[in-house]
Amino acid sequence: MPHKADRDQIRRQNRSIILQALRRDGPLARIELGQITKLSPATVTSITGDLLDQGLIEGFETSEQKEQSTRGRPRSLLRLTPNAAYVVCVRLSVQRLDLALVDYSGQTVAHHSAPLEGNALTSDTTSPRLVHLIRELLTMADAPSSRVQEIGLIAQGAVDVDVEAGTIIWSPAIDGRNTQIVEPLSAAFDAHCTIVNDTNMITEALHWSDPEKYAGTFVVVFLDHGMGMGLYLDGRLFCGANGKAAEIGHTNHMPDGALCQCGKKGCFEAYLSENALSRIALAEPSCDAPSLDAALELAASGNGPVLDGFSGAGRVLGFALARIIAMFDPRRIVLTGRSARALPYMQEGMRSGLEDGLIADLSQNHEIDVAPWDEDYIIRGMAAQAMTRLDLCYKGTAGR
Amino acid sequence: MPHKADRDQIRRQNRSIILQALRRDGPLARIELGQITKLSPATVTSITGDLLDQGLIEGFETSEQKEQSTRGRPRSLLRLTPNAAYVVCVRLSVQRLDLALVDYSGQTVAHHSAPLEGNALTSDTTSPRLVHLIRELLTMADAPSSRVQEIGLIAQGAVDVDVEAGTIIWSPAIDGRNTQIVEPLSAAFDAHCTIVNDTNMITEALHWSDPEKYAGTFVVVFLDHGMGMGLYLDGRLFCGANGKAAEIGHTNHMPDGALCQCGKKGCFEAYLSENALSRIALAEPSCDAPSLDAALELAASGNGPVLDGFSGAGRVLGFALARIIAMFDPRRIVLTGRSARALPYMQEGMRSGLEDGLIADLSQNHEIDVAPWDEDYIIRGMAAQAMTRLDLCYKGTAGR
DNA sequence: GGTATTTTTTTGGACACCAAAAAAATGTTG
DNA sequence: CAACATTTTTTTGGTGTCCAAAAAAATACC
Repeated sequence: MPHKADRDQIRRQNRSIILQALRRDGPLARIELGQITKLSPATVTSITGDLLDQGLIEGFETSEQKEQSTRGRPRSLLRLTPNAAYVVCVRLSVQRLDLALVDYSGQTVAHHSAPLEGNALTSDTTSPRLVHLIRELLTMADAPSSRVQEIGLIAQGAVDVDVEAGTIIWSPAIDGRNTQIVEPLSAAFDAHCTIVNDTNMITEALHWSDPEKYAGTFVVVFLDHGMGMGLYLDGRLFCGANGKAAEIGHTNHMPDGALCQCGKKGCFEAYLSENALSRIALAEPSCDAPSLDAALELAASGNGPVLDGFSGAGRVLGFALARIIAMFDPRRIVLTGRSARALPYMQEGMRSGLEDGLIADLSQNHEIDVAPWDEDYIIRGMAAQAMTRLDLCYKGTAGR
Repeated sequence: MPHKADRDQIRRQNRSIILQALRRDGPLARIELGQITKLSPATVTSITGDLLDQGLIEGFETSEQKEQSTRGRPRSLLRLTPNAAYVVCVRLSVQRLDLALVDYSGQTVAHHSAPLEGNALTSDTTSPRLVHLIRELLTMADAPSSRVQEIGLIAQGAVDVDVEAGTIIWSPAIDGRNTQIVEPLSAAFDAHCTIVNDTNMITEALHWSDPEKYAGTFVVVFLDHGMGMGLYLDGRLFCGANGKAAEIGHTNHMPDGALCQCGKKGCFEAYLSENALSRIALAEPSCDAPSLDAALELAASGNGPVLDGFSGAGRVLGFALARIIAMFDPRRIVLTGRSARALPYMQEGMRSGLEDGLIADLSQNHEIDVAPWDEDYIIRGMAAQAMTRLDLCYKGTAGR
């Protein structure tokens, strides 16, 4: 049974809609906000008045504005106050540590990126090091640390995470186990801190980048070192009861099949990880250093055995997509990630796998397409998600 | 971006909550409604006043009530007016046609059940026949046909349905193709008519029967003639972009595996349908008429080859469950259906399949349990879903 | 019959929405 | 340059919803 509704909910939701419109479509006049949100001008004035009082938005003037002026009272543009709040994105991958500071208007105002040398981090030093780096970032951007509202930690690579406890159980980048991370960061900045999943952030970013196209129910399949999946179901990100949904790489494709790095047999990743795809190059006996690039070059040159290898991998991918379509019935499946380059050579195999793995009844009403891969997707998705969470923190009018 | 919120939404939602409380917990006094819904007494009086005016609820008196009376103003109970609206459930399976008429209070007030003899229905006669049977049902229950608000059609068996067009493309029970069904029924009774999925209704019924236990994210696996699945994700039924999500029976377990009735190779159903389980009995050479009962009897008597057969089927089921857990990360998986009787003999195989198919990281935080199977689940689920839809039809106070 | 107790209704206030009127700020024109 | 036209923003007034508190209603107890 849903919860009872009250007045505050209305205001909170309408307020959030206005903030989102401003974040998405830049500076806007009140009349435009009214048109976008369908709220009456009176209501827009009332809500933006509150937001101005709270310092979350501010007036904004451009020179362009005056040039193309028409008769009538000129519009007064509003925008999000950039320094009203900040979101920190931390990405910890196997050999790199990236940080980005995103302001309330959605701009990245500072970032830091450095290679991680072996054993640079241990269980004890990780969180102090992150606190230090975040403080440096804040200094660079001249942002007071009290304004940090959200910290998102993206742990990439073969990482074992305990979302509940907020710890990294194991990561190749950290020497040691059970690294406390959420609690120390949260305490240092008095901010909401979460460990998030990279594929989920890509999914969120796609939705944010084009809410028309990436709407309703769609699935993202991420081919990189490993194989990941992100689920956007009925208009929202789906994470499962314990935040561990959308595992596909280590689900079984073939009982007693090829040995996977995880120790089990027949996982999809055993056929579709970057390593697995690289090994296709070995089909050409003269190949001495297998890599995905080597394999792609051989395929481009028309090497038969290598093309057969990609076709076989494509067939496995086809079975994976068939499974996804049957389970989720998405409007769209998006393939992306660094290994998506190999897809052109996998098309035919993919089709055969889809044909053999998918019941005819379901083989239409969905599109499969490839999104160009951009590393920044992850940070953009994280920021968008965190900002949306902020927008819903409504503190009545009593706080004035 | 979510839609703007307005005042009517508040009333609609609170009204709906009160109606649901009354439907779930029988006759209730206003003060009890206030406690359940957390609405103030004043608001409860206001909303129930509207509902009384509209005839959707009515006062109710019992003799019990007076016996255990205490000091103070006595409670005056309210209940849903049984004849305020009706929902019709039609279930068309291979050899039977069942109809049930459910009143606004959730009681089944009339039903009809008859075997379907061969070729009894054709594309042209199906909908007139259904209209006729529904009218008979209404006469039996002395219900005016204008009060029929929702008609739900459950097409069971190997049926091919076009939900968009509201037609049954093909069904073993109907002689002919592309049977128009939603439009004629909808027109005949001026009611909302939908084709629904049986497994989805079981899922809805489980949630309705115990909203505490079956809440949030859970998955129902239905073992019957075939194999079905129902998904309740983040507190609501998930149907996919085209209403065809949750297919599991005809997803691939083993590339180039056992031949399935659908014509493809290696579907789960090829190993787990009632037919497939029945054939386990053939492991005992003396068996002449294979059936699930025969197989279960042989298993009960400790027949080794038959027990091995069930163990093998259990292993396949284990792989299916591993896949479900990885994809959806549910809090609970519920196994039910007529073939659930065979589960005791499949336990060990199931465990081995889960172990080999599920990455260790995910092998906790979920419960797998068996729900007793009751045919009525389907109708109860349908009625609950339809009633909830009705509760949200709020027609302001202007209609008075 | 008066008092205590419990439930229900009424009253009055706060607040969010909207439509319509008013005000503000500019361009256009005679 | 003042009056008018136009567009945006704010204010006003009204409706509807919620709630807290007071009042009313209906019963049991003494």
